[in-house]
Parts: sequence; C-alpha cells; structure tokens
Amino acid sequence: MLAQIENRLPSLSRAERRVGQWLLAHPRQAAEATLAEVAGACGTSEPTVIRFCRRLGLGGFRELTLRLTEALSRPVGYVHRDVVADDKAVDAAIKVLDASIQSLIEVRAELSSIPIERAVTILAGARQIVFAGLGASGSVAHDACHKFFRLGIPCSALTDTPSILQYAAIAAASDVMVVISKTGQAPEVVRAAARRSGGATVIALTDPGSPLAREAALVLPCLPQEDTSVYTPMSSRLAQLALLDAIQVALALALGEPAITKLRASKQALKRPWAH
Amino acid sequence: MLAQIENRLPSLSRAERRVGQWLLAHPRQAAEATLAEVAGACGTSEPTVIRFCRRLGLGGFRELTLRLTEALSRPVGYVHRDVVADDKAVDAAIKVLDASIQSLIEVRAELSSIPIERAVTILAGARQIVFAGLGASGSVAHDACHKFFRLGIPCSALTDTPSILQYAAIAAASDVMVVISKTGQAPEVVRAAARRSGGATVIALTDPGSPLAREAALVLPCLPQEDTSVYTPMSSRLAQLALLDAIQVALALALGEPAITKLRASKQALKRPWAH
DNA sequence: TTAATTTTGAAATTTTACTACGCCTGATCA
DNA sequence: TGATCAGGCGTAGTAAAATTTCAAAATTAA
Repeated sequence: MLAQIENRLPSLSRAERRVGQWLLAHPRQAAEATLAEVAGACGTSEPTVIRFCRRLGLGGFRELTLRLTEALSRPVGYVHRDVVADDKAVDAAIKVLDASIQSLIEVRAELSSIPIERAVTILAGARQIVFAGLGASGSVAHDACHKFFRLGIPCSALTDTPSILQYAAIAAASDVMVVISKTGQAPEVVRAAARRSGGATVIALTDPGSPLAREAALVLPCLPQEDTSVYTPMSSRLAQLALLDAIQVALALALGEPAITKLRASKQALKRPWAH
Repeated sequence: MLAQIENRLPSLSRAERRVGQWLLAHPRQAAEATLAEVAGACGTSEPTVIRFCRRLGLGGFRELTLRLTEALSRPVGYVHRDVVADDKAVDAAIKVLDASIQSLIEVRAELSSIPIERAVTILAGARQIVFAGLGASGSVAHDACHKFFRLGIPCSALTDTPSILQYAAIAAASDVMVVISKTGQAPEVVRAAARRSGGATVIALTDPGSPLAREAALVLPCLPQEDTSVYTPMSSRLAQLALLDAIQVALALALGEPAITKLRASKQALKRPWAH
C-alpha cells in the first residue's frame, strides 16, 4: 500500500501529492486519524483527501484507513530500522521490538553452531552452578540462577566484583562457573575466571574474541551487536536470556525424570499459593 | 486481539457475548462492516456493540475495526511446538527460541493497543521510579532499573516483600512505582500497590484481569501465556523485558536532549573503561 | 412478591464521510 | 493583451455512521 502511494505520487496534482507525502511520513498517525484530521494535517480540504483515495482505486477514506493499518501490521521482516528523534512513541517501540525479534532470529539461525550439547554435558555434572555478571549482565545472571535453580541444582548469582573474586578463590573442581559479559573485557572478571581455584569449569557467555573467552572451557558466543544508535537497547541481553532458556530446557531433558519432577513441582508451587 | 476477545467472552452479558462470538466467527467481514451492519448481524442494537468495544478497553467501534484488520493481516511464523522428551538438545533449543520469538511477535502485534504514550507521560514526570517484582519478575525489575537509570532518572529495584511494603509506606506523590508480576495475584504486592502512601502513581506489568491491575493507574498488559508443558520457559519474562526496552527508548525520545546526552555518556563509560 | 440492579434497544445527537457546486489558477487562442 | 476554458481546489451542504441519552425490559436480590 505505502509503496503504491509512493508509486503514484508523481502523477498526482499538487494538493493530492501533499496528502500522499504526509501519509508516507506519518502512516501510523494517518491510520488512526479522521478525514478532517488528515485534511488539516496536509493543509488541504476533505474532498481532496477523498479524491486522493479514489485515484488510488480505493472506495473512500474508510478503505484507506483499513489498507493502511493492514500495511502497518504486516511487517516487512523484522529488519532493524534505527529509531530517530522525531519518531512517535509507538513507532519507536515497534522499531525496538523489531530489533529484539531480529536478534533472537539471529541466535536461532546460529544455534546449530553453538555448543549446546557440550554446555548441557558440563552443567549436568555440576555440583553447583555459579552465575557471574556485572551491570546489565548481573540481571541476566540472576535470571539464570532462578531458572536453573528450579531443576533442583544448587545455584547462585554473583553480581559484584568482590563476590566474584572471593568465589573464584574457593571454587571446587566440580563447580561450574557461568560468566556473563557482553564485551568479555572487564579485568576483574577475567582475572576471576583465570585464577579460579580447584579447576572449576568456566562457561563464558561473551564475545568469542575477548580475553574472557580465552579463559573459558566453553564459549557461548554472544554476537557482538554493534550499537548503531544511542537508542539501541541491549538486545544482546535478550539473546543471552533466550539462549540460557534454551540451555535450561535442554538440560532438563538431559537430566530426565528427577529434574522434570522438580520443575513441575516448582511450577505448581507458584499456582495460587495464596489461595486463602 | 481475537485471543483477547475470546478471553473476555465469559465475563460478558448475553447480548455482548453474541457480538463477541459473531466477531470471532466472521472476523474478516467484521473488519469491513459498519456499526449498523455488525449490530444487525448479531441480532442486537448498535449501543450494545459499542459497549462491547468499551469493555475490551477500546475507544469505540472505529478502534475495533482497526484492531481487527491488524489482527487479520499479521503473519504467523515461528509457531510454538512443544518440547518433547526425546528431542535432542538442539531441537529443544530451537523450539524454545521459536517460542520466545513468537511471544515477542505477539507483543509487537499488540503494541498499538498498549498505552505506551501514557506510560511515557507518567514516567517523564517521575521524581524517582521504583521497580518492584518478586521471583523471576525480580530480575526484570533489576534489569529495568539499570535501563532507566541510564537516562539520569533516580531508580531503584525492590525484589522482596518487606522492601516493597516498606517502600509503599513512604512513597511520595511524585514517585512512580512500576510493579511487575506475571499473575498479579501475590497478596503482599497487591497490598503494597493499594496502600501506597502519598498517592504515588502505580504502573502494573501484569495480567489485565488481576487484582493488581485494579490498583494500578496504568496497566501494561502481559499476555497470560499458558504453560503448555513443563518445559515451557517463561517467555512472558522476555516479552516484559522487551516491552520495557521499548518504553525506555520512547521515554528517552520524550525527554529529549538532556536524557539522550546522559544515555550517550553512560554508553561511552562502558567502552573500555579498563584501558589502563 | 417487590425493590434494586443490570442489561438492552429506540430515539436523539454528534461526529464523520462524502457530494454538489462554484471559484480560482493558469494555460490556450484570438 | 485579453477572452475562454479546463482542471484543481475548497466551501458549504447532505447523507450516513458512530455515539450518547434515557427509559423500558429483564434479571437478581430481598
């Protein structure tokens, strides 16, 4: 629809072209607006807008509204278009969601080259799993802790440098340390991974080329999403969470019945524990 | 949208339910019809149809038409297939990723019926934003705190009952409390929202029909994803995170230059702060 | 049963989409 | 240069659609 408008643009008269241009510039507003509002915004009159619709082969303004919402909700693909300063809130929100969806789709595509089986094997043998991350990765660590904990595996989340270093000093051989860091550069975290005691296994969720990756027994690559604009949120965070979700489920499968029973029980416990 | 109609169906009166059922049965016709036509087809009167729209949280018939065409024109890829016990690790991982992608796509589709603008307006006027959530929602709260904090707004995250209740007792009128809870049932959290001091504004990320939703000035609906199998991870969590991402970006836009400068500075601070 | 409440539709009102008509602009021709 | 004309455009009016009001009917509670 939008492409069609753009197409016919040159063959339109001045006022009608203004209508077309405004529609292309503010399609979302246009879809919600009334005839009078559109006419006002284009600095023209209502009949002109109607004539514009007719020239596009539409029955009237009503149909334009329909075709427009249709076009807007049929995503072109969830390609990331940058948020720009004059986006309306909803436009920006859509772009952000598209970027997030896109990054998950990328992870899905890469999935077969990510050593999930090995991660599962390592985690299945863990006496305890310790998730470590700073800043935004800290909340990923917390989330992961919650998640794996429900399988009945002892878990903890460490989200500050002293705790991480302290833990590294006392780690046991059968522990698994999952270190989460987008850049893999933070020196204390790298040091903690390198100087861990007792030969605990380190799994790193990080950039494969980073110093942290070199210290890890297993690297779960987290695609270094370049920050195209200030508005770009950290969708790599979402990707990490989703990947950990996937690994948790795979681990549950590998552990078999006992883990699944615990999982079921923990889900059950959340179902209205407050009934009277 | 259609799912939402089906959802509310039982809570409607006889005539309104007839409207809902007819819409579900003939969605495509409904999207093109006028109010009188719909009323006629449902064997009821026009006001009843309008009341039906209002009860769904829509502004009127016009908006119903819009939401309906939207729902009809969206593609369904990445359908969720349940993980089964004999899946290999990678198969399971792919299914989990698909489910996550699907839930983000659903959020994106519902985006226009989510009051993002209002959320932004409320947040823009906040003296401080307090994110509250228990369990898994706790890590969402932490994440959100990190995120909004970078705009230069005082933020905190409360993730246990005593803290939340304490905060509710001392909240100031210009505070905004963002309460995150998948079910919206946890009684302490609902109580905290209800008995907040000083008339602080409450935004709830929860099930729109829940007790918590009733206490909130603004509800950001979080589609109550049913747990089809034990393996289902909480992809609603991902959806919440992504939605908060979107709101944060929209808020940054609304706040304009000062916030954006802070955002840029905070991103800069992360770029190799450890180069000696 | 009666009273209170909710649900419902007829009719009035307002808002929105669409039409008829005439003015204006600018191009063509005398 | 001015008269004529065609097409584009907007004013004002009309039809239709959406929304509100209000009272009757149905349902529920007492």
